[in-house]
Amino acid sequence: MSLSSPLVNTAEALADAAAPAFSPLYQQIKALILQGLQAGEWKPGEAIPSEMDLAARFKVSQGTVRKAIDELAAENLLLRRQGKGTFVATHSERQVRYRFLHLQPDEGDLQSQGPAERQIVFCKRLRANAKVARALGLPSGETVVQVRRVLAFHGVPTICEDLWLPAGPFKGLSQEQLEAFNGPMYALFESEFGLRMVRAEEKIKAVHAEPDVAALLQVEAHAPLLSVERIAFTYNQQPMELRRGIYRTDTHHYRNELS
Amino acid sequence: MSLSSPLVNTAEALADAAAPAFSPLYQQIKALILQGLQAGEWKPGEAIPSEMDLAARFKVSQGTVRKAIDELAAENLLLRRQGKGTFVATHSERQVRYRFLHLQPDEGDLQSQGPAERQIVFCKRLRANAKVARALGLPSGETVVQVRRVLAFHGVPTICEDLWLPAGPFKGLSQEQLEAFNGPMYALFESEFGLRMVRAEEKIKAVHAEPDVAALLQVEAHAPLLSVERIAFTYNQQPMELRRGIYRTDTHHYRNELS
DNA sequence: CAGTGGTCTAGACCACTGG
DNA sequence: CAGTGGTCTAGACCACTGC
Repeated sequence: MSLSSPLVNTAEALADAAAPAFSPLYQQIKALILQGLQAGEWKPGEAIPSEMDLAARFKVSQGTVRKAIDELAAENLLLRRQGKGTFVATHSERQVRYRFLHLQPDEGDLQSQGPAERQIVFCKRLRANAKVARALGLPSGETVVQVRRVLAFHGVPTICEDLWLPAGPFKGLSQEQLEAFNGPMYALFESEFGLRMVRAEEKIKAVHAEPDVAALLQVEAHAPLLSVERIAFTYNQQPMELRRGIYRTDTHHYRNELS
Repeated sequence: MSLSSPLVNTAEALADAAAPAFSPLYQQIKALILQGLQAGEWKPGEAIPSEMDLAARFKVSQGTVRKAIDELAAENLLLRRQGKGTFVATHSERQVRYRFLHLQPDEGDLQSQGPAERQIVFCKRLRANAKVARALGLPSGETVVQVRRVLAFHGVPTICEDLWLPAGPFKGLSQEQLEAFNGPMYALFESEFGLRMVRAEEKIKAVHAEPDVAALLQVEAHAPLLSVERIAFTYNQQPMELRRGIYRTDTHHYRNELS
């Protein structure tokens, strides 16, 4: 990464361009760091240069770098550790294992329970239908990977999920690989495909169990279930996964925090 | 508000006390501002003193006050407006009208549609059962107000909510008052009872419609519906409302943002 | 134009980590 | 002990608002 264009902030410089609005220096620094993250200059789990180093590199004060990093840390892209450094966030850490899974047992919490038992039902290539293509920003008919899996807690199947992934970036993804990997699926995406999910949107509905899913979750045919449709984004707001989860909520619930 | 105790930060001072850990100055300032908010020194919608004024009052630099206010603004307790001042957040603003309501039409969004049609089914006093008492942190059997209301969009009843409120803080709340008030219910709580909801936790499940609710929402007896159970907190993490909403999700969905 | 919040700097010192 | 992030200060200047 290099300074392709000088960092400017003066009224004269801004007046030259059309209407680039006012952009604080620290936002420009933030964008530069973001570029480094996208380009893979620093990999998930690794440390980025110290604030002093970055300040020297970008020719700004440490405080300006600090403010840029502050925002990236608030967005969970970076992780600050006092006395050690600033690290690229990753889904591999035990601590954030269930950051994207909001299902909780009605009593207790997921962390204290053992890890979920996972079973891959299938993993296959197919052509994206209109809905999947639109969600992933692909041309209709493009090849996608569809994965179906079931998660169980204490032997009780609780979640049935379908994932649709663009076949290009996920070249080589196989059922064996999914079954062999020990850890969060998003951690596998990071280590095997260099794809880090940074944000997601979920749409939740109450639905009736469809026959095949009802069988997998061992519930009666018309049981009420939670449908959780997720679009996950990688850097640059690029959609990289469509996921539809069906959750049993007789012993669990979807938690959410409002503020 | 006054400085009842001096702001300290030195190693010697900390060593004196038992084990108060290290508390940055700006956290102490934040706590002091929070006290002012709780005490009602500045009311929702009003401006708090300028950063310079607060810095002078607390005998710290403007930057320290700034960092304290930054965090309070990030928590949606304060609202900064450049060139104007810093204001106590309120639920009355058009902009945050649906901050706590995550239901969205599958096409379009709530903001662009007109306001919901509201109907109060009842508003009555009764004794809290164990569950309500626990949620509100009250002794079992304490008097609470229960409100039931139905929200409709374009004439279609979509939400049926039950609210349980501690009768003490909500002394005088009546069905007429609820029906007369034009605006978000939390705005009424602010203006009439001086109670501001700052945070909430929701637990979501898929359920079957119960007969009475099914009738209100005009759905068949066993339709799958979303159950949204909310505990809302005022300052100081004090629970002040238990709410159970039943949402139709045939044309709407519950949205959530993960990061 | 004065007053507000927002940005940027430079420097000092503190708390935490690991060799 | 050196190196990291975290806090605090003082001062300059910028952008926005409203009179």
